[in-house]
Amino acid sequence: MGATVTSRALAILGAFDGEHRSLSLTELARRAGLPLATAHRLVGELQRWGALAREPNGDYVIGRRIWQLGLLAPVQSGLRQAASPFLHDLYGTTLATVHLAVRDGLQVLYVERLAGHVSVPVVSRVGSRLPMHATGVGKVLLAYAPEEVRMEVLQNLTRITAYTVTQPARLLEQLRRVRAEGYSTTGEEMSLGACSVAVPVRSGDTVVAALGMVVPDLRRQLPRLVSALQVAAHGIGRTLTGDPSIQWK
Amino acid sequence: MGATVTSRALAILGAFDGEHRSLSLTELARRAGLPLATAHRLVGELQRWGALAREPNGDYVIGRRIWQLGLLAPVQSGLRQAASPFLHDLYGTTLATVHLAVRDGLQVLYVERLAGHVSVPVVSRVGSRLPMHATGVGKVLLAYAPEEVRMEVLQNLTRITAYTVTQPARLLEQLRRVRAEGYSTTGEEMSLGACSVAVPVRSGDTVVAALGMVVPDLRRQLPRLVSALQVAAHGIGRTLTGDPSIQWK
DNA sequence: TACTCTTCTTCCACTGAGCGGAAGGAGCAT
DNA sequence: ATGCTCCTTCCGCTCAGTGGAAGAAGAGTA
Repeated sequence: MGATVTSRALAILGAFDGEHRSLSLTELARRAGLPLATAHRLVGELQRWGALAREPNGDYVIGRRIWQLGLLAPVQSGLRQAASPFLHDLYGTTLATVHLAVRDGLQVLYVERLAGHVSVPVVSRVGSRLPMHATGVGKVLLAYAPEEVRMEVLQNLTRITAYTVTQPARLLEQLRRVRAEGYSTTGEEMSLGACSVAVPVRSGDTVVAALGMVVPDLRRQLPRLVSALQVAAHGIGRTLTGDPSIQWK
Repeated sequence: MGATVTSRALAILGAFDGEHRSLSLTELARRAGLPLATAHRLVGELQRWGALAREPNGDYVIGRRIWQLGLLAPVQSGLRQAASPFLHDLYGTTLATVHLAVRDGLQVLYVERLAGHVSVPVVSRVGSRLPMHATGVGKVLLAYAPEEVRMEVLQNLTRITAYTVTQPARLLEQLRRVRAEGYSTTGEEMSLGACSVAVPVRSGDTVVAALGMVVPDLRRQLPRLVSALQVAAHGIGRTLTGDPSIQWK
């Protein structure tokens, strides 16, 4: 066990996630896999610095300092800001839930989201991750990902709904079409009752993000949605070009 | 020098700020006050975990993982979300730059901001900190802060513009009036050409945040602005009550 | 009030993880 | 070639971090 001090401190931070926004010391220690006394000391240091804070009841939560740091991340400052006005336009003209996502390792990371009022079950949240093979934005990012990433994702196509694509050959064929046609679609592959379209966002000639939307049904309006998405994606891309702070991987 | 390993890792993260979003290893080491070799090793660990990332040119930036963690902070999840619709309303009716801020130690921390089109010099940014004695939201937060905080702030009233209040007695008198009248004002105390009004946001009977706006001139419309602010602040407070994730210090 | 169970905090002697000076690249300008 | 700056790796010494254990502080329960 190569347990460096830093990795332990990070393990503590890593114990927090969307379902665990506040944790008692004991839970924290257990989730981080650390002895109680060790966790106690590290947590104290993290708190003193402002990385963690305590709620009135004594539980620990992520502190303001981490929040401030997060605002400095390129994901936040570059991509999001460039995209924000286009997402609003897109939402204005289509009234659908709009998503901006990047690839992070083998998953899709949602960077921005505008939620629509239409009652479509949407699972994503800003800052959350989902598998690549079952989402519109995921398929786009996968289509343009390095070969090795694509191969690794294909190894493990977990079924989520009855419509999730789990056969590597079929997914590969779909990805080929994404590259050929410039957009991807899904039909209830992540959650029943939700379909999606997505297009790549390019900075120069690299795909840096994917822009997508979720709607109850695609059939009727697909061409309209695709072109609206492409206009927005192109706009974002133009804003980004020249801003070197958006990196791919 | 009590240099724990964790504090060194945190010093590295702390080297980033609004003016230094990307740093070379050498700069990072210097700003964190660490020997190069030490910084190198720590930075490597932080990067492996996702707390830092490298730009194409090799410089380090805050990583996605920190950004994700930041989204879990109570500042972000509770207060901001509760306030968001009210801030938009407020902006819609007044067209002024609107601010939501909390106290963090002896400073004001800006949690949310809607920038107006009016040409008023505004120094705040989301995630940035400013001194309490020279801003509208700061005076509100100071007025309702624990006695000891108030005393410590009074020790050190740095002059920023010619209009900054630097006499403890005068500021104390102003704070008394804030508590009596329920709002604070500033006139070019932080930057010339900018005035501000602010009101407290209460959850139950504790003041958890301050809501303010910046305008070129206050005279004419003060009562209208104050009442708009109070309506919004009240709305935010009502949304917050029952959400225990907003703590006061 | 006394007992029990859980969670948090403090202590301290042992030891191996982290330290950092120094040497070795890598890149670039002159 | 030479000098410069910045990045990466190495390795033996040592002191910071470790974690078991004991004590404190609550919160039920009887």
